[in-house]
Amino acid sequence: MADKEVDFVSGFKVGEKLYRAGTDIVEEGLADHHIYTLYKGWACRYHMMEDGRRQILSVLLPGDLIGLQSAMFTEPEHSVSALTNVTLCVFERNRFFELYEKQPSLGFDVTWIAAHEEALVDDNLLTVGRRSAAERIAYLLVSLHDRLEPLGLVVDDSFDFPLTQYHISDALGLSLVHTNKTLKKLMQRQLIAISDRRVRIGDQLQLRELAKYEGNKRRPRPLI
Amino acid sequence: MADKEVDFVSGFKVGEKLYRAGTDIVEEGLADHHIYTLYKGWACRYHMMEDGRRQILSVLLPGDLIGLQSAMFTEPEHSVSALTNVTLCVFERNRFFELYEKQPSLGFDVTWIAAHEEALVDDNLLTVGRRSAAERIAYLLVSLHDRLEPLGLVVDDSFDFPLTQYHISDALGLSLVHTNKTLKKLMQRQLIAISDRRVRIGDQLQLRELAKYEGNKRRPRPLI
DNA sequence: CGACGGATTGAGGTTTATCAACGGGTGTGG
DNA sequence: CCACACCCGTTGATAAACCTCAATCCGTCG
Repeated sequence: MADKEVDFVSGFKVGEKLYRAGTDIVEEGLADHHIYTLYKGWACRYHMMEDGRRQILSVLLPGDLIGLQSAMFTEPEHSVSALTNVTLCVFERNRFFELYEKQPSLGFDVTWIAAHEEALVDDNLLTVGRRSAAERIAYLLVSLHDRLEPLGLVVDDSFDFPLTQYHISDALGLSLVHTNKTLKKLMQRQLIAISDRRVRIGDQLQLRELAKYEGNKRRPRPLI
Repeated sequence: MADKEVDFVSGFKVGEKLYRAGTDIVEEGLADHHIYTLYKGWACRYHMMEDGRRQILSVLLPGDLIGLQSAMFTEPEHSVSALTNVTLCVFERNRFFELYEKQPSLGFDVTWIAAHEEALVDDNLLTVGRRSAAERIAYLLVSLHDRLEPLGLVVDDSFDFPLTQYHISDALGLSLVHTNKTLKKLMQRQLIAISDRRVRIGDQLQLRELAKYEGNKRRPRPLI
């Protein structure tokens, strides 16, 4: 990353912000004049229907951008919730437009990020639409594994896992009870072990095969 | 749109291209050096698993961009199939990067489009994850209605509808048989009528209510 | 005429959801 | 300190939604 770009991004940054686990960072329909970068912790984008049904759209990990949609539209169409205590880098939304003028290459990177986010949601849609319950869970864990690994957050096939079963079911379009029972079967088969907010993958190969995981598409990532 | 921008986009355009219904415009894994704009006709983005399961990720209508992901990544991670005969405007992918340098406002618009596309997929994910079969079908038709209307393609509550039941099931994560039976019930309830590759919505209010449709978020659209 | 894509239908089975209840841990107020 | 509420996980029973298999029908096209 060129110095000029680093300078620009730094000047762009307004500060940092903390949120506690369980609180909302972005609320659907509430205009927000900031854009965030998830510096530390986990979050998730979700949408809630009036009758209470909830769908988690994607899980956000360190390095991910929060609020791109709100930046482009007048108000966000989904909420973002902190899954753990979280620290964010805050940027001025209004100055976002400058970025395209003054640092076109960064503008390009932002588009790249948007396309990347969409690809993630595409994958989730495939999972929810066409995989069985066991496959969905396997897929979720494997894909998280592969996103966490380059961040150095996987040690010895295991990683922190702040999602409750309630979150898992809402991410995968399953009921809570069925999620629980399916999880249990996977644990009995020794494919995974979950305890204490931590996952250990017992058998990478089998789990990937079960998941029908295709994701070896490593994409070089622009830093912003 | 400023004249300069129009000029730029025009200079950028390489030509037009036709595809016949049923053919693939973009194939997953096959690098493509072009970006397209869907000028006329319908298409869909889809992903196919090795065992034949297919998920349609989104339906593309006139004005939509095709190949943004392939432009950002080295190869596309989904295919695009023409649902009708289709005419495309073709742009040079290599010159795509120029756009950010020379017309930053257009770069911004491209990001906007990417965010918009993602919002569409978000909606589909919610639908597939949390709506019942009947709700999914209702949602699909209502959302298509609202996307077609501003294009002037809705007349008297009815519009062309090139999707087969096979497509519907793959878009909604349902089996073909169940799709058929659910469709029939909706037709018997007079909520919709489908015949001859055309849909007529019999009762907008009831259909929207069934769909739990929330989408009155009209977004002003940049032209590119 | 036969082949094929698309729609349709019935039967039967599997997956997944819903309901209801319980257990363990944690925090909080009395 | 205890009682209570609450969150999270667990479990069994039952019901509903959805899937698969198998067949048929119709229209189009070669």
